[in-house]
Amino acid sequence: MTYDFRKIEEKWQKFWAENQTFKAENDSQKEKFYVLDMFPYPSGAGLHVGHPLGYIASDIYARYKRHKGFNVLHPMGYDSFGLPAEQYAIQTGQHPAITTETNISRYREQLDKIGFSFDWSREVRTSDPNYYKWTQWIFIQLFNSWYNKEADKAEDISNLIAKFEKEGNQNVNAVCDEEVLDFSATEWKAFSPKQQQEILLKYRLTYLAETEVNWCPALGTVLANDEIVNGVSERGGHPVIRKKMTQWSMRISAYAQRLLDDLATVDWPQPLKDSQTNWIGRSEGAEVTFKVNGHEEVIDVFTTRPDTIFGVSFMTLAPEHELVSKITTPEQKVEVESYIEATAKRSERDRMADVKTISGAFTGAYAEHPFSKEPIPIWIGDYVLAGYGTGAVMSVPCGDQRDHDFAKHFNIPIPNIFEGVDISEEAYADKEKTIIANSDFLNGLPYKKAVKHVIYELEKLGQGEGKINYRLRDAVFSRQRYWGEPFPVYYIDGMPQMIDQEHLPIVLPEVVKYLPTETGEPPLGNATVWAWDVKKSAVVSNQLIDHKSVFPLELNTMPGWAGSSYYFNRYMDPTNENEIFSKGAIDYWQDVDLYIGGSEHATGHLLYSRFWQKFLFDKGVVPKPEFAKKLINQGMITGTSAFVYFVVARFAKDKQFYIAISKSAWGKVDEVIKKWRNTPPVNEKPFRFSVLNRTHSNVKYVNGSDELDIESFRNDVMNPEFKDAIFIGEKGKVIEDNDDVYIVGREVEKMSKSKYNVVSPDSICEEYGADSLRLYEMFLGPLEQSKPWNTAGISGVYSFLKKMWRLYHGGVEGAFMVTDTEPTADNLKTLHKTIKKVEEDIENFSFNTSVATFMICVNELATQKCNSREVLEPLAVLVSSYAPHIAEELWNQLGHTTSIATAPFPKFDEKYLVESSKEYPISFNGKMRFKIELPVDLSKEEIEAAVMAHDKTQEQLQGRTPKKVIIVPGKIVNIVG
RNA sequence: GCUCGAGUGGCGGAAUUGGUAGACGCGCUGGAUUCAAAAUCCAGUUCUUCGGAGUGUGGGUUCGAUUCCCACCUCGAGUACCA
Repeated sequence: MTYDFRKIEEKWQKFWAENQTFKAENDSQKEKFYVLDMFPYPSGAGLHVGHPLGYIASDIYARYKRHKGFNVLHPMGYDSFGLPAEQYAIQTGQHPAITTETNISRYREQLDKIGFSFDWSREVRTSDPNYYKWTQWIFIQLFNSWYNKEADKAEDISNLIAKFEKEGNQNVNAVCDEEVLDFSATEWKAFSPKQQQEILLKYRLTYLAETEVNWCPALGTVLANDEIVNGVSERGGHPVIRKKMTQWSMRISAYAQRLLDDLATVDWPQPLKDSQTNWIGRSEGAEVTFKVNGHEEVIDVFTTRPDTIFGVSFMTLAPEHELVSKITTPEQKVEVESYIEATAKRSERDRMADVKTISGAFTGAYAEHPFSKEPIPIWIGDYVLAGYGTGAVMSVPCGDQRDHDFAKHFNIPIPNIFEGVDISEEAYADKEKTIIANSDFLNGLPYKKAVKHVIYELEKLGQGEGKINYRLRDAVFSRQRYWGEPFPVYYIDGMPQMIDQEHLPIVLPEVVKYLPTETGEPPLGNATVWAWDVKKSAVVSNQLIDHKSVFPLELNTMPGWAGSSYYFNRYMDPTNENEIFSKGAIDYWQDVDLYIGGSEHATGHLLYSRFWQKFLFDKGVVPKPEFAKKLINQGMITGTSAFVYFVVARFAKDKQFYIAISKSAWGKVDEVIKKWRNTPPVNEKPFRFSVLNRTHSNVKYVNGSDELDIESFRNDVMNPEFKDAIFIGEKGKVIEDNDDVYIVGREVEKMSKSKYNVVSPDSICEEYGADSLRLYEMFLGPLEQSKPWNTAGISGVYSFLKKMWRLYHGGVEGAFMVTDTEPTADNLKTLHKTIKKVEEDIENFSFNTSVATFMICVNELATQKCNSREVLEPLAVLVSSYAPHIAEELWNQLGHTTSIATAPFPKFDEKYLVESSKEYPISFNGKMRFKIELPVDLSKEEIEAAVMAHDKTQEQLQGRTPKKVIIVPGKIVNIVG
């Protein structure tokens, strides 16, 4: 009986599916463990070997935890709304739901072949109405909530209304829009219902507001900040411009501080925490109010260096600042307006690419220094960003390099307010060593004291206060797309109304085309049945809209991150129709214990999910403020591209001929050309040769020794020019009848179709089996590191599996043979050191080293000719997390009728590892020179005596007397001198 | 520019608290088996002037450093006028 992986894998995959082996129960007495993979988007391209890396690691961990007696939740589903299916729909007219369905089937097929222990009964899809019902539900909860800073949590909007009715808004400490005016209880009651709604929108956690958004004309939609990379769209790389639009937004800024603080409570990778910290961008400082000479209006600035207030020599406003037009003097009007026009034309990308050019314009207006009362010129400059802080800065050229550059460029004075510092060439930004000078009451103070003092003085004047600013902006939540969750929102008199929860889901309507309408409305504007009848509580035809009982529905859809921000909770009770999940389910499963996925989600998915989790926590829906205790970012698997090097011989009459040159001859191209010129293998003489060039070869034509399968390469339709090419082999001669080999060049590159280095898991499963694939992916290196894929190496783990199979099949003609003979001491030692190492490795997520441990174990047991059940049975369990199919088969042959999945993990016993002697490494000055075998129970003195008496010691010393002998019993002997 | 992370044979990588550097595998070399090939098995495989040297470079701490400290170099990832 040989190791027939195809038969075995098919058999057990079928068994697991039929027996629902990995179904997790919500009412188990066992302790829970929740292992989660990041939600995949089912793309049409299918999986390459890089994709399942994290899934394999999490699967090993999930299977291990089952062996350890846990009730494991290990689900999988699809983030199935998204742009590619919609773009395809625009091009072909095929409904995105169909494209999505096809892609999911393909995806599922690929996943199934790898033998994952997913509980497929819990599968969710974000585009399924039964799922997005709850996405809409959460949206409504957010709409009906406001953020109470006093309690530091989200509360129901009814609380806020009650407060307004009782005492107006003066004493309300909420996170809300900037421009909310104060009103009393009487005034509140006097407002019209519409006015009241407008005010409440400024407090709600999701709100409708005209905001400046990132508009991507090519995609026809707005994008969130994290969807823009280097000033262009993340998907497609299209330009993005700033535009004012009425959009739904999420008040994530309310949670900025908590999102920052709670990072300390989760076991996530430091780089990921760093990038979230960075993205939230907390800075401490002060807001200072400057009066403007001759105007009612004031300019608020945010600064982290209020201690440098006496160094202010000008102010700079963002060109978009609303005060610019009001304060600009008639004389400066032309200059300022032309500057604003010029900056508005520059795209985000231009502005980012070109940060060195200094530009600006003087408004002609002056502000008044809060203390010295001196006039300060007010400039505008595009180095000040409208979206950060107040969009205005107090410019301190001696302490800030950008202000310094600006001042120098426009010949603005640069007063020095630092003791003993030269600021003629560049600004001095060091905080710690700063002593303030030329600053009235701040003279002689160090940074920290000066900050405290100046804030105190500003507060006394009523012109400033200490403030904490965040870079994190509220997240735009509307997308002008078709393939996303519809909002459960209709409009009465322009004011948004929520549809009652009991009528959810509001199902995405059918449209005839997926593009924006001719009037520029989002694709849902094409829907003909898209109006809300409040009497019938149903979606009805647009023709019935009368603004009395039938109203228009929202035309935007939700962004990609809506459905993925809570899916980990929905898995706990995915088919519940009455609740997002039952109390019992969430109380049992609580949160994710291990989350594995890519680092590209650092500032998108992982920040939004934390935000929604905290909101649901505030509302008492979930019991934990963080959804994932531990998170691991798996590294990327890169491809190992193969290159064929060649020169082109050109003839008259536009004819040319390709000559491929093997690796050893790259340096000798001239010789090749010379030889070829003199004795061309074709009838004509070439007149010109190209330089040495190279082209990608498909990696499947290259074997483990980097030899090219020339015939296959010749016949590949991708490179017809090589059809009749000649190949010069390693010996420097033209290859004929396989008398030589052609060696390709290799280079590590990103795995991509265009580089012909994509390897699919299916082809690996077909050739070596899923168990080999799983082992090899782990064997490549540490999970978190990026590493290159090279299929050639897989033969190592494949022969390991065959060897392991033979260990259980030592009978006649490979018949199964495991005996009940007593294991030897060596057998047990091998087994127990393997148990110890594998357990430690899995706990440390060091999966690569346990594969090596398995190999050592099987090699040793094979040498020992071990076929004892007492050893081979626990070995099958050890291996089963990594290579589950072969383990199940062996387990079955060992006589078990139930799955190995819940077999207890073997127990490690120290006693089998106890040795009676130790082979001591003997070092001289720290360098190991030889080893001697000594009993372990020798004292230091006895060891020293034995070592010094040894011939080799004397040989090394050559008559010298050692200065010192270091002895660490059980470890090492080091002789110094 | 800033912030992180990483540099070990031909290649992927190992060395868990400072204690035998190069485990395990690929590739390579030689051999066995075979009519032959595949498969399998055995031996060797960091460099070396055979004294030794050696974990990116230079220094330091230590009896002893891939591991700790300082400076530098290279590569990778993230971020970018954040006041």
